[in-house]
Amino acid sequence: MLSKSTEYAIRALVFVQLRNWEQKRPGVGEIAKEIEAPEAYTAKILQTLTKNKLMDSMKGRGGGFFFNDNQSNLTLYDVIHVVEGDACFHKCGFGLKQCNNDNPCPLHEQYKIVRDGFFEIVKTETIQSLSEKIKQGEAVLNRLKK
Amino acid sequence: MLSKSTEYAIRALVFVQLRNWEQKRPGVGEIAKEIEAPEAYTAKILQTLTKNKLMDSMKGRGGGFFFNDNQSNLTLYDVIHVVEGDACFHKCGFGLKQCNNDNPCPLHEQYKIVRDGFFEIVKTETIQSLSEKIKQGEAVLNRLKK
DNA sequence: TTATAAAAGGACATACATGTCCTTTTATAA
DNA sequence: TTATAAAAGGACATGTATGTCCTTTTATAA
Ligand code: FES
Ligand code: FES
Repeated sequence: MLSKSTEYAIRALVFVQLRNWEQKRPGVGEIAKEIEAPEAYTAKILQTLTKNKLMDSMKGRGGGFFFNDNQSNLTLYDVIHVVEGDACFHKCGFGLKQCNNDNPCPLHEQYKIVRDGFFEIVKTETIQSLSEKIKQGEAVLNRLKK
Repeated sequence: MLSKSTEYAIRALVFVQLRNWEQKRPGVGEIAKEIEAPEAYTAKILQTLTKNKLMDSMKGRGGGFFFNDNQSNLTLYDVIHVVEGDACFHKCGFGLKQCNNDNPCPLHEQYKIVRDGFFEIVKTETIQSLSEKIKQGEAVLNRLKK
């Protein structure tokens, strides 16, 4: 399961992408409201994302968050990697110090399938692919009443 | 990903089963060493397990932990449920308040497959099935040098 | 040029998971 | 019956994730 911070990060990035497609650059307040996260905490997470170049920001009047062209294919894996690390894609599901094909724990064969399946998802899906589904009305960003 | 406490719990139960098959009832010290966990913390987890009837224990000289016949098909799900709850089998992978088939988040279709796959594993595999693999030498309980 | 609006950054606060220590209870062996 | 060994239980300690608040920096509009 992803950490709360990672979930906030992914939803924030998706919202920024949606607004960018409307030629807008949302600020912390607007983003926090839309992703249903505390504003100050959201600010911290956004800082992590810009510091790691997953998106850009402008300070000052009229500033906000946005993607430039280099960032237009950002996998969920990239986000997870920056926010919580990638331990969950390597860890032994049974809690052994390392996962090892040649000296497996009793869950290894089954667990590996699930773990690799999740890895495949986050390496395939991008902020842009998720945003596209929302734009098309095939999925939702939040559970706010409209 | 399972919590550390849940991992300890599962490994502890497996070790107790293995020792029970040898007509032994291990104590906290022996269990903690075998599962590579802190002894006092292991004691707490074992208390949770016995309080919830996942296994039995005897106090006093010659005491220790063991299964009685009612407990001989203990799914991993039962253990997870008692130790960390079952939120992870219901949660939205994108962080929405509830997962909902009819109003899905953009990860829903793919995530559900992985989440349900893991659920299937933990509902199918039992402490006894894992122990059996270790007994047969097909898998290991720990990474201690022998 | 100055006031303002916005992100960045640092310090602090809270909650929960993990881990430790000491006392109490209880079953058995001597 | 008493001493001992073992689990149970309560209180406390530490670490990490989550969350808050206030100050600093910086870009723009007036
Ligand atoms: S060794 Fe446990 S999952 Fe690979
Ligand atoms: S709504 Fe997000 S996983 Fe089902």
